[in-house]
Amino acid sequence: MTAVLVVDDDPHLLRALRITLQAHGYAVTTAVDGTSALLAATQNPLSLIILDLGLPDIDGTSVLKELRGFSSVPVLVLSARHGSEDKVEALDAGADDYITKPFGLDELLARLRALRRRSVEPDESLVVTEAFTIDLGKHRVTRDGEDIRLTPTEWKILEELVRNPEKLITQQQLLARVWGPAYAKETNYLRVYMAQLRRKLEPDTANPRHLLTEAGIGYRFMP
Amino acid sequence: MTAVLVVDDDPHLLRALRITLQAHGYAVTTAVDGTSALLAATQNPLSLIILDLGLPDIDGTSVLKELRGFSSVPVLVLSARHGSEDKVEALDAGADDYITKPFGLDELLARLRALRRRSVEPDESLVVTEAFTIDLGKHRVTRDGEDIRLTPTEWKILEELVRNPEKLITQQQLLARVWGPAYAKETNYLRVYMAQLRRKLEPDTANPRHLLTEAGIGYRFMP
DNA sequence: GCGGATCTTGACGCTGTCTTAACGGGCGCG
DNA sequence: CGCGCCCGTTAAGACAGCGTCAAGATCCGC
Repeated sequence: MTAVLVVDDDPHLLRALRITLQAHGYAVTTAVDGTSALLAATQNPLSLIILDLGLPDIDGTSVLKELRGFSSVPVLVLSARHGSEDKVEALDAGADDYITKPFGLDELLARLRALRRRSVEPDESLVVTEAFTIDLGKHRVTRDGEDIRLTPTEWKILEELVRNPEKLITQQQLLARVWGPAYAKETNYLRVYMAQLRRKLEPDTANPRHLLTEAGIGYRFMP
Repeated sequence: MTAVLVVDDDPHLLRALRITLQAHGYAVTTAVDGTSALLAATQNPLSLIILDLGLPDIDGTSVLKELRGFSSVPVLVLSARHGSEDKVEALDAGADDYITKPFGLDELLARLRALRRRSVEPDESLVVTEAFTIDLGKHRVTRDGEDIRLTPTEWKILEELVRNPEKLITQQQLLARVWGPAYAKETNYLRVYMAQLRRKLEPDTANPRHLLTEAGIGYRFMP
């Protein structure tokens, strides 16, 4: 079964969504403001959240950001605003989809199915190399069953690279994602941390086989 | 979380029950007749069912009998009839409790708690380590057969960690789930409580083997 | 209303992490 | 051949985060 939380302050819309969703096999919980929505998200194991941006207490985007602090549930945002800045802001805050009112129920259901399909729990996302094993779900790196301890920053860099295997990640992308967009010039950080990562992960630091440098551009992870 | 299905054809009562139950932490699904009730019971993994006997389509007792053909979910029956034959018939058909209208919400909630306590969840397993044993179902921790007393907050934290063995739980996840989403900044709490848990559970507090810290990120339980 | 348990809050020292700067080597190019 | 660019490496000081403790506030049962 799919458990979905619907957050909206309009009781009519809430009721309509409840009935429609239940008829399609969803288990529905509801909330009418941001505070109770966050509370419900902590108490219930959810599969999906439908979030209206116009809430009486907290701004919807803020709700989204706070939610992302402790949960990675797929979120579909409802909004009356068509502007592209609004969409960008919501999606950057962690939304997975965005739909504007008024909308057709058929479209909503289709989008929910798509979200559900897309969110295959990355629980068994094990990345194995001959030198070490990375468990993205459990947040662990091991070699021969032994834990390899990584600092938070080391982990974030490794995660960025490993989630895009074989793909070249530019230095600016890495810096922006790990330290924030304001640090795009601090390529020094990358040199320091890539060296630390190689020392911990690569058997032969001088000849890295998995954490590769693309001179002048960025870095690349090879499984 | 406890998922409860409420079956009643009176929309007012349905609404009142939904609000009350949700306020007490239940996830509520509803149905207005016997057919959809049985459908909902097949599609949702339920912990409890509240069933009104006076339904528009099928007789409530028949719904109960059919339900018992494929499910052993605890059922609390609502009825307007006080006669003891009615009670006997419903209980014989598989009901676990019987309450007559009108009823107090306090009583209903108390009966639900009792039902919930009585129904043994099969997936509530025992987690055993060399130092202590955790019984998630019975809500108990023991060492060498001796009870270890935990405060409510200590238990909630331990439960969150133990239900995700080996997995890293971020401080924000823990704070949100134990204290509520508004407490995401109070990492102090975690420091205090992790220390208390270790003092009670870990033989060597200085070298914890099961309750591990991931500095700057969160905590992890190792069996 | 009282007493004990539980929760909140603030302060402290310590450890590990991050930031920063400097140096050396490989490589391409003029 | 020498120069500049970029990378890897190292080390040291600044800083943040953790464990610990204890005292005050609050809750709860009797």
